[in-house]
Amino acid sequence: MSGSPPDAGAPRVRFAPSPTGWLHVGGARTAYFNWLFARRHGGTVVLRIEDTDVERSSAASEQGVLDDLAWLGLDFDEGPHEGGPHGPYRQSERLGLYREAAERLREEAKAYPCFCCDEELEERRREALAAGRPPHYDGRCCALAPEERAARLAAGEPHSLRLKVVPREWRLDDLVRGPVVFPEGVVGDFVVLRSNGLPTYNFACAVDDTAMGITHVIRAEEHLPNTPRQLMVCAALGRAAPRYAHVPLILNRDRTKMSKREGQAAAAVGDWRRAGIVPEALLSYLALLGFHPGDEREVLSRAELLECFDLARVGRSGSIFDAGKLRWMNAHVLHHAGGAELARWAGEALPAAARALPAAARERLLEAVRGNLATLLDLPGELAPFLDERPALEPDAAAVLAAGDARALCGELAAALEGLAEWSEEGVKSTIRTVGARLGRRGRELFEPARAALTGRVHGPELPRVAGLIGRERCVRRLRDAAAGRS
RNA sequence: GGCGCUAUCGUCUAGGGGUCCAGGACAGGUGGUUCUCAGCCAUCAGACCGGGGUUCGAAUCCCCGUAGCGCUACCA
Repeated sequence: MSGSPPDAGAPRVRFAPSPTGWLHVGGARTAYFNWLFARRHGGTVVLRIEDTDVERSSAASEQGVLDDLAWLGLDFDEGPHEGGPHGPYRQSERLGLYREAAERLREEAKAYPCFCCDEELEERRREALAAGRPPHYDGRCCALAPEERAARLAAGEPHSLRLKVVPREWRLDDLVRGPVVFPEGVVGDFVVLRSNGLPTYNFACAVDDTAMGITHVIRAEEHLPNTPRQLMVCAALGRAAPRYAHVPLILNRDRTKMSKREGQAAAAVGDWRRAGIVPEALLSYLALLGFHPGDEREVLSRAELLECFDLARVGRSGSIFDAGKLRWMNAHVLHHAGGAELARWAGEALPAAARALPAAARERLLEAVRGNLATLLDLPGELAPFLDERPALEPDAAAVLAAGDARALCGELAAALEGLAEWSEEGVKSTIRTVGARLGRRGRELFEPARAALTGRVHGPELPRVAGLIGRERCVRRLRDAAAGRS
């Protein structure tokens, strides 16, 4: 089948966020693709925290990222909190491993200490650029005489460690983009261990991916140009490189990379969470931004995605994040959700009075109003007519009640409803009709005042249903209040 | 500058040589919806970056441009 992993055996994938901010929607999609791929093929999902940038990393940020992932419902088999046989899962706790690997490269003369300082490097870079040469490291510390190198090392001179790049072309068979070739000579000797002893991204990443037995690296396209460096590290270490799948970027409206540093609006998963978007909708939107199921379904649940996700059906071009479509999808998901699900998503945002209801009643109520929800934020307002003793009268509704003999109609309705033999949606409906017929009103001029009196609003679920939910006693009281001009 | 990636309606996309005067969805227009709507239904408008090839035939394959983006750090 086309969805099977290209290699035999259960895949091991990883999601490797750096805890330097909040979880980005692009990161969420990457995490989801990894998760879908592994779960679909009976594989393992590893969470690895890439916190080698001590300046920008923070525990609070890590927690924030973890919270967002949990909110999305993406779980991991191995990670800092899950544990596992390849730990630790924070790069800051794996420093010994990197030093060990670096030391071996140095012993095998595949890497060498570099004593050049930032200023010199920067100056030479500029010169090279100005002269039209590639701004690569010129390799001067590689050419140092063994005695000089030993002496400077012995003197404790600060230095980084650079990988000696083997002159050859590097190619990879990317799972979403196909074969990609990097010609010889486009990367210079690069730093693997910084002078502060911490590994660089490309080094730590390659060391960890191989040490953790990762079989498939699914990540954003921005990492594609880094891949040859990681391939070089794997080769120098004598370890087999994983397979790679570079998924396209999520873009701003101006087609630049949706960045968390530019402070672009709503690039954070948390922003959408706070905006009342449900995880199921965000995940579906994100997955379909780049992945196509092969048929014309436009919203896919996690279960449906699990059945059809295939890296071969991930597109190759970047896509603009369309908040409008996300909102549409959110509304769609909300309109089709069950009451229990809605209650779970709403959580603390659900009004206390609704939470206090018996589960069955709460679910019936939520299912009655779901058609009017665009986001979870609409919940309190939509629920108010059913939960509050005297729901506030909105201006539109007040105008309806003030017009013509709307109040008289309310009085008639109150009397008729009070005497209704059996309180049911059907009974309410026919009673309203009967009263309407007697007064020569139907359609909107009949239902609108009733709705205004009953809910204080001019929109909402079908009126008989509303009445059923509100109950006879409150219906009659609200109609009487309206008739008497008390509401 | 170098290297890489990408290129179909405003946006997300389908399409992989003829079935495509290009299909679906969001947004937009219009109409409808034995009570309302942000709901639902119907309907309209809207695109193959350009130029060369290959071919009986190209949105689809090849080449060259162009444009956008990404990377080119002792950030990730």
